[in-house]
Amino acid sequence: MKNITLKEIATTLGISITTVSKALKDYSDVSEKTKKAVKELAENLNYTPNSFAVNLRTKESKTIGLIVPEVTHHFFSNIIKAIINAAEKNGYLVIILQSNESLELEKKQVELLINKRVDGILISLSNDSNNDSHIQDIIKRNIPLVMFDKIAKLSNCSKVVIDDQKAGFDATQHLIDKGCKKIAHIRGPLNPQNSIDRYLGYKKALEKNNIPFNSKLVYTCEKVTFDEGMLFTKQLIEEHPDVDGIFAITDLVAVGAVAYCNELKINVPNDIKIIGFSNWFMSQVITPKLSTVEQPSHEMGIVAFDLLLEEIIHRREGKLFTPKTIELDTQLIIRESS
Amino acid sequence: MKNITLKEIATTLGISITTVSKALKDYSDVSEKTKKAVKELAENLNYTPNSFAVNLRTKESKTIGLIVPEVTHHFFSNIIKAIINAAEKNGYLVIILQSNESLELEKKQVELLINKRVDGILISLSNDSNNDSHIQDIIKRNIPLVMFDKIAKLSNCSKVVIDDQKAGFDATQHLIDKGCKKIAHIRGPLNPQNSIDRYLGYKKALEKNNIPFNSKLVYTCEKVTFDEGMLFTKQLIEEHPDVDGIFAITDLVAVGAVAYCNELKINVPNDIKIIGFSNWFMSQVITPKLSTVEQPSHEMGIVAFDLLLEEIIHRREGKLFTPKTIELDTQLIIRESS
DNA sequence: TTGTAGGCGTTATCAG
DNA sequence: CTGATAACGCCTACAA
Repeated sequence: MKNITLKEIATTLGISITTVSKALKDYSDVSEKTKKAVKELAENLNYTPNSFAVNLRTKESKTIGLIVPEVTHHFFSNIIKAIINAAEKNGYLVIILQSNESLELEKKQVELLINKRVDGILISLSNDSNNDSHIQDIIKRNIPLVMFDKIAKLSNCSKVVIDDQKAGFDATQHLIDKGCKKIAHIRGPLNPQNSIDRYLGYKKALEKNNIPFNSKLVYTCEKVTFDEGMLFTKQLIEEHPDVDGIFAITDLVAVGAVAYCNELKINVPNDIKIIGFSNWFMSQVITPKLSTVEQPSHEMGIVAFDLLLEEIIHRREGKLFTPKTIELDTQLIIRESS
Repeated sequence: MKNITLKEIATTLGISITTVSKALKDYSDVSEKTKKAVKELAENLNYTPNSFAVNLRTKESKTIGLIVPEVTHHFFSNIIKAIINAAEKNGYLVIILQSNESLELEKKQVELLINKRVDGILISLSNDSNNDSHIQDIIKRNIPLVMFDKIAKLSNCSKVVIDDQKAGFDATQHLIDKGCKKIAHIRGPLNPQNSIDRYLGYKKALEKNNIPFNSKLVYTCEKVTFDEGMLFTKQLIEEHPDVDGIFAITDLVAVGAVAYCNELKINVPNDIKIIGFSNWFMSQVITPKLSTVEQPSHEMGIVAFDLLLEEIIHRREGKLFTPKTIELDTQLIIRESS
């Protein structure tokens, strides 16, 4: 099957390419008669404009890039889903790339997207991303950019986040309200802002309730995995048998903690109360069901895309655009583990 | 930051665009001296070719499209991950779209990808896809196409699958080996090939072991969800209290079955043995841990991409390409639920 | 109301 | 070894 071009329509109709082009776009200066003829033929021949040519002409590809640390994480796959849908509704397609939590890869992906000349970029940073020269690159080139969830505070671009500190505070406060006196925190890596903030929220809650902070009770994940959840819970129980509460950086880790307790017949929540973060699907199907913090992934995806679109449109119209930061609400979900 | 073009390099160096273009591509008929000068300047100016122009010229976008029913399902997000990585290694980017299990949406997505002129399409069909006019569309236009996992047997394109019938047989045989006498099957929708095949495998295993097949013991999911897993298990236990084994179309449904049994204090595996399909991550963190069938998602993604690439290359070189079907091995994973 | 001409940035052909 | 020229397919001032 051959690809139809404006030229072919023009020649078979015996008119000029220009007129065909205009007719298809309903320009007012084309007669109804020719419009009708052109549209009919285009329809019959199954004409679709060659997007390569359109891209070159308009300098737009109607494509955006999306970089996440890890496609398979429930939180991110939910966001991806929301973004793809929002984009499609607005006539955009989405190229997805993953950094695998590696700064080096992340830089490469950014470069790929820049070279691809996408109309905008959505990114959630890897845990490794302490250096943001690649982010500056995007900004310098005037490519619309929105960061979400895992952001760099100082970058001059739009951001969509939750209040991780407040959420961490709420989770810890909940454990305290339930009677916990000695609460451990399995935190995320040292670098990412959200792992810092959740940690700070944890600390603040202890402080506010006059519970002494003990840095020995804070365990730091490197990979933020199920296995680390199990491992640190083992360590923590061996080193501090009287711990009665655990706040984990994310559900995957919390589920590891629950699994370890189940294995050792340590009763959750009676002996130890556990709360996670993110409300992954699996947290409601394990026993006991995991208490957690709901992160609005769907909404985050939509808001991030909307912000990006706003910037794309502003830029296209030559207006200046001031980056915005939008903070979304989180919510405690109390189930059986606390 | 302005975008650098060949023209600018040419004028600042006082040579022709042609020479610059050739120099950058290491054509043998350019002197080392000019090559060096050109490359240095290009490097300094941060030149990257305008992909829109390259696309137009070469009629290739180095981009492929990927359509899955549901991004958030563990099996698919694993495949997506594998495909993105394989594609990137080979210089391709991936546009991802989801059909949400709707044929109508699937057709629209296919159209979007065709209009985008991607170099190839990877697709896993929605449960609704009984009609394949959109697939024929892809084939008619000579766009390289590979179907994976959820395929249409009759379509004339490459395919990557597992032997669902054998896997269904193995799962059922396992339950029989463990002593089950009355085994129910919670199957998938009537239309998709893999749900048909798993069902046939179930039937065959019963037959081979002289267990009478009873159509009343087969429950059919519409949405293939956790909730349906719970619901059908409830029904099935009420209607057939002596059922001692359940083979579920997928882990999500099996996890629902386990959850219902847990709720009713029905002991799994003592009272009822349950086996799922796909080996989702969650199946190893629930209690009891779920027995299941490992589907090689990572490998499937890689093989699917490789097949697509092979077809792209063949086509580009004008050779003819005969579609292939590759069947991947599955593996029983026996845990605590059976 | 219709058409001509030029250009988007690159690559390929062919002549010098 | 280098460069002029055309072409990819579309869009848009500007003429007619």
